[in-house]
Amino acid sequence: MSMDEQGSLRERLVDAGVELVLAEGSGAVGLREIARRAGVSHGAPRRYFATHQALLSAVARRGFEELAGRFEAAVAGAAGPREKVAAFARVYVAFAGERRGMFELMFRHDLLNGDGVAEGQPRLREATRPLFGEMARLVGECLGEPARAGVVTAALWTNLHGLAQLWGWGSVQLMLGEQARVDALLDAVLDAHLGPVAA
Amino acid sequence: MSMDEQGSLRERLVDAGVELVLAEGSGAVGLREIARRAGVSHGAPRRYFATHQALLSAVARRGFEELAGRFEAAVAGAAGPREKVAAFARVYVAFAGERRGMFELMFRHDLLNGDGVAEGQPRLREATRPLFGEMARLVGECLGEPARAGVVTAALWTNLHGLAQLWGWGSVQLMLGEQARVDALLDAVLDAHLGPVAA
DNA sequence: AGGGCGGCGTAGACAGTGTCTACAGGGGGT
DNA sequence: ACCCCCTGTAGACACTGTCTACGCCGCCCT
Repeated sequence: MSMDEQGSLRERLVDAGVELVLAEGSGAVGLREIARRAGVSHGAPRRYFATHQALLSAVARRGFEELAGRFEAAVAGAAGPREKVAAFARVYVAFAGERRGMFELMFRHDLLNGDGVAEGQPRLREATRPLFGEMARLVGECLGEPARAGVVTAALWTNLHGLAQLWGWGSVQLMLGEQARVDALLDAVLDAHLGPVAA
Repeated sequence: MSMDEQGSLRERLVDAGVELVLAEGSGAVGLREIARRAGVSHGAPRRYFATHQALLSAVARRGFEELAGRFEAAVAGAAGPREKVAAFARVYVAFAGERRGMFELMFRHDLLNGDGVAEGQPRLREATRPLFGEMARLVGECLGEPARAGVVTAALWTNLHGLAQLWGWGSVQLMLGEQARVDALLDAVLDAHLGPVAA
């Protein structure tokens, strides 16, 4: 269990997968292609990942980690709870826009429904749970009535997810016209779920 | 250009694809597997579909047609504009729940970004456009102010899409607990975008 | 009726994939 | 010094989507 100066091959494989999915999209992350980019033979990944899904899960986990980091930074830099939630929302759709391939991979449940990674790690499906909890807390502060925080947060969360996805595909632009602005839509979403800002 | 009593092979291939995606999920719709189910050799589909993507697009189009039919029936059976929009919404998440594999396929843009079907057909990406227009009209009636109908409809649409997707994967249940009810969440979504029912 | 012909489906080849298995090389511990 | 285990290599296997060459059958034309 020694790490050479290049980092263990396990990490290098995940690195290569991340690079690949960022550069070429979620359809290009083949097992052999990752191995090629990491400079090893196609059988090498099998020492560390039992299956292709497991490797992809590790790649997707990196995506969730980056997303969580962005959330943390954005929330820390915002003033009130309402602004924090807004920052949260902006980070979500910005991430989906910038890291399109990674975002796709992160929600391709058919590709990563295995446990995905070594025994100690939490299951990938639960990676966003603490984020949801944090957001529910903030939403509760915004609403005043914490009883409804759960459903409102879920409604807002699903809205952000759908907006990020459909916007990234250009479907919203197709419906609203090319001059549509995502910021305006995002504000409308926030107002709908949290009430207008003046409230 | 004669059709035997079994229907042309083109249709039989799409039928087989639909059956397959409904029965086995969106990951099982291989070109050869479809051909196998249709009882022809693996090269036969190539006469009618230039590529695998084209065949999948035709399969997905069937999904959009069924969805449009469900919309039509539900909207026709509802009373006021608000009830019509609610019926619309219920149909969307119900479809995603019942026809999970088809729903996945319909939004796997990487699998079906080709034109997909013969020359006369409209592009698949625009299949939902008339539905959006119809919904925007209804939303305008609900709101009174038709100026905001576009953004509100887009916000609601994306919310339905995200809810359908995340609910179908069980992500919402993971966040809210297993006793969460999708109907309650759906009502909250409608209230958020259209205002409470009493208004 | 007989002869071509054109469309339809078959069958094989090809490159590529994920998974599995057998094997070589090297370092550390006894 | 020896042995063993760990790590990575290399080949096989079944499978995929695409492409090409080839038969077959029914139709139209003379």
